[in-house]
Amino acid sequence: MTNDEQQRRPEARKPRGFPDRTAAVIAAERRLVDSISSVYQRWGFDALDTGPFEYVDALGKFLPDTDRPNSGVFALQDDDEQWIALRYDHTAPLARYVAENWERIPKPFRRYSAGPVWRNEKPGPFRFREFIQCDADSVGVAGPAADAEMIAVAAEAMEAAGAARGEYVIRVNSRQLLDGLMESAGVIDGGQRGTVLRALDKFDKFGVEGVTLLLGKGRKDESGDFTQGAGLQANQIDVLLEFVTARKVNRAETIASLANTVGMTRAGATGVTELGEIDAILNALGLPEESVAFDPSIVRGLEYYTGPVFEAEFLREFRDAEGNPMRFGSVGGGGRYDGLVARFRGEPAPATGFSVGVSRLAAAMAASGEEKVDGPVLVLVLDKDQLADYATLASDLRRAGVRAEMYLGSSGMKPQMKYADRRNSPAVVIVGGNEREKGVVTIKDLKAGAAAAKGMTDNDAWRTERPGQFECPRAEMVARIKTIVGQS
RNA sequence: GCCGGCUUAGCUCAGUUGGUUAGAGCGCUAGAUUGUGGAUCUAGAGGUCCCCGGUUCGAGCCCGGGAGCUGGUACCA
Repeated sequence: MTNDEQQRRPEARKPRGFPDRTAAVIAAERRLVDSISSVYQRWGFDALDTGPFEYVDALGKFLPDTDRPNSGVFALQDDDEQWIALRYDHTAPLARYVAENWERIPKPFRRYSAGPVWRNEKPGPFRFREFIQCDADSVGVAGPAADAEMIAVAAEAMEAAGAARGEYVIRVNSRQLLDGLMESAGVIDGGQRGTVLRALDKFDKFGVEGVTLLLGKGRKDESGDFTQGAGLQANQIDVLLEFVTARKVNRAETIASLANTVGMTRAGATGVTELGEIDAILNALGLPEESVAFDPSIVRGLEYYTGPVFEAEFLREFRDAEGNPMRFGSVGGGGRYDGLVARFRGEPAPATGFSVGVSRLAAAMAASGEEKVDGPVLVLVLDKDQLADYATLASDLRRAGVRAEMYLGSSGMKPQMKYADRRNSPAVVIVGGNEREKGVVTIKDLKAGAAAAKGMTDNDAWRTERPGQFECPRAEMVARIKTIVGQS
């Protein structure tokens, strides 16, 4: 190795926010995508895949900015010099598809989509730059019935993802209510409204105290950095805080309380009526208060929502290998976006949708050990001149549907056992001279063996007792292995 | 983007006022055991002290710049 070659040797590293995904994560992702997709399918949504790239102007406000073309999204210039970008969600591509195929598709148009989306943002724990979303939307239906249905679908999707009743909650709010709120608080300036909404959205994070600061002069964070506030008067802040904390024990009472706060404005009254109708349908669908709550502190992203908005949270506590609880934000969200298709077509096309962030959940499940992946049954190779026989044994297992592999390395028996241990194999098949003579195989149940050996401290006893190990006739091997791996 | 912290073995970290050959635990490899994954014991391998420059007789340690990681915050359509 010359100096020059050493200098050119690349460093083995990968860009942050794009984690390598292990077998356990992939298994969790597949299971979540499958089960959530089948909920969408059952509710009458059709699958649609629009591919990863869109023209940048179709995605939204990201016009080609020659200084920072990649802020927020991953964009590049096609060979015709036009800017294209990886989708950052499934909703914008859907709006483009609907507008492009308007004359050909049935209305209402209902489709679901599952696949990766990309965001060029600062990654963090459970925040990736590539992640999988499972999305369902219906286009062409105005009115709270469609929103209530979306909320019900969201609840069912959460249950399909493994959340029992009480382990998740869908929190619902309305942009109409928030519009009414801005009016009654006297927040008129567009820029200031944005600042106020963002501050309100932080209620769950910073509480009354922090939000008060953000609405007023501003707030200093733990590192000493200062966030400029909205600069509101105390009486304005009071109105806003009263609204945000207006959540009551159930939906009906929350509505009543909100009616008091913002019901006198036109937008507010519309929002109150809307939530009332949604509540009626949720009750008819049998969705209890513990699954769907009305929560005035839910805001969601600012840009395209126009009506009811909602957010799904998994309440179960996941702990990492050290036993520390892992915090991650919402795992899904959605709402009404009546303007998104109209952006392309000029005529109104109301729409509402919901999306689950699968990657975040899958990562938590894998990190908590909840999602485990077994290795294959390993057929040990003790006599090199019997490879054909070992290959047959492994093949017999596979033909019976058991994941199995013949050891292909060059090491002795002990390393083969270690290999099986590392692969998390449920069992190994051992055939040496003794077994061959007697026409039997030795099977070692590695999990039972490990359990049986837990109290053993003496290596001789461990070696002579061989916990979890037994002989059986070759003809019974497949059946015995199937019992061990839990297939019968 | 802004603010803070951190960077020494695969991992977690120690390293004295700036002084010879940079350490520990865990992990890894091998042996004790030629047919057995754990535990125990023994041995071994493993280092660009993040990078570049400066100060100094001498830098893992001091100074300047950069990069990366990480936490907070902002943004998140």
